Amino acid sequence: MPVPNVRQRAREELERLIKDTAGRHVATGGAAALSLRAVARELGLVSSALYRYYPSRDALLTALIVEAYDAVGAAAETADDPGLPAGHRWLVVCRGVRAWARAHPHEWALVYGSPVPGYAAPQATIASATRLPAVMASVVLAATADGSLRAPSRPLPGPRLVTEAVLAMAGGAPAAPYEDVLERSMVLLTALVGTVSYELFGHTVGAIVDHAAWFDVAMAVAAEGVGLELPLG
Amino acid sequence: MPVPNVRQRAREELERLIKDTAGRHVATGGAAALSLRAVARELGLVSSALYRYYPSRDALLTALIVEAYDAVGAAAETADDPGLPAGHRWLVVCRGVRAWARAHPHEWALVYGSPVPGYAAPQATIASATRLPAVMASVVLAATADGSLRAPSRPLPGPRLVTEAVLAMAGGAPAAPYEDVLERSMVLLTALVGTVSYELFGHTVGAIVDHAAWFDVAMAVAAEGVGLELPLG
DNA sequence: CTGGTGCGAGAGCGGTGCTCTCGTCGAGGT
DNA sequence: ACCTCGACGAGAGCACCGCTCTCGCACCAG
Repeated sequence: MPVPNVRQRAREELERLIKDTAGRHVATGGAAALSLRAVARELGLVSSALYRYYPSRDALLTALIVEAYDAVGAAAETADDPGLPAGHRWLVVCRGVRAWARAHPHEWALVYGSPVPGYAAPQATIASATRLPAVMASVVLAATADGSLRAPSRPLPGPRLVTEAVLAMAGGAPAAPYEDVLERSMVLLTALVGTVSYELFGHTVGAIVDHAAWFDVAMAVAAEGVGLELPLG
Repeated sequence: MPVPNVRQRAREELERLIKDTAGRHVATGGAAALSLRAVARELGLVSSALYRYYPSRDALLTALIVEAYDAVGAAAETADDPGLPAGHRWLVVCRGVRAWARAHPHEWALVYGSPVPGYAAPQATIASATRLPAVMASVVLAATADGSLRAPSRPLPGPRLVTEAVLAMAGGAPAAPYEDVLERSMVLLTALVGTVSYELFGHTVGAIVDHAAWFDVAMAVAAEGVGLELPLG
């Protein structure tokens, strides 16, 4: 039979419908504006019915968080163009992420803003959360492979600072002269999300006149420290 | 008379008491855990009485936000030591800010996390919010004054990207070879708050093993792009 | 055909922010 | 010294929230 379990299909359908409706509410008013009762009302349901599908408001929010992580990861992946030089690649990735964030500010806040009160990221989110770091690693590794990454003028002293998991994702410890490239390139990530958040959360109002141009500059300046040369102007 | 208006003094006293109590609640459970009723209960008042002092929950939250801005600014100022070389100065400032943030994570989220739903920073906050940027500017200007700031290898093309207000705070347009120092040094700021938030909001779990050491590295790498040399190791 | 179960409705609990009204009490002006 | 007026806290109440529990209905599997 082409319909092995009609019940389950209907369930998944409604589950997705609830998530989509909740997503639209969050996109409009932010996480604080997500109300199970309002979602239920819009769906012609009573609030208690939603608990058949999501055990709590936080569970629904978590589903939206995973979706947002995936969306920003996807934005980075589609913006990326492996044919470009590494510096150019990273700039277009950064621009892609910023564009997505500006189009979906509340979803951005969901993942990179203050975490919800007692929230601890469940295992399920890490796969989606690592898509953006994976793009970054891919760009940096390409730059080390073709030698376009400038070697650090001052190699970092001391032991490794990243976990085995990061080392594994990078395919083992980098060779000279790039031994510290993993530690350094984390800065690309923090500069990207930090700069986007800084702008999105309103900390640049009254200080920056051309946000798009300044964003490019910020990415270029940050990348300079890790040895990646971004195109300017 | 030393007591010109007893009424007003009592009012200010209670106003401060309310704010302090609310601050303790936020410090414990975050902004979402701030409940006017709970504050009133703890003070032996009924909830409606609080509205004599703060017109809304958001107003109370705004008062706490201003306080938090001031606290992080004060942390930066006390950590600063104008006698040190500029690179060293900025590192200790960064460490001071990070230490404050780790001691007051919810207050940090209040100012640098996702802004509250419809919140627009009132004028009253900007004086407090600019204390940290002012410290940064002081360090960078010192570095340009004594020439310890490395001149940019690739000067930024195009027009100014910062507002007149920033220009005024820096005491006018910087002279060669530091014409673009204001645009570049904004990266110090975004790297600082971005890195602290990245760690505080849990995005480094599973990726970084020694957060304190990595923070120093991140600050050094970011500063390298603006021409400031931070001590390592 | 029948039994079980997944489902939605409804009532309800304790909590929230906020408003309005109503005594009271004290400080300031006469 | 008195009186008035305004600030104040209490209390009730409104509309909303997340979440729980119970109860019928309907549908699917056996």
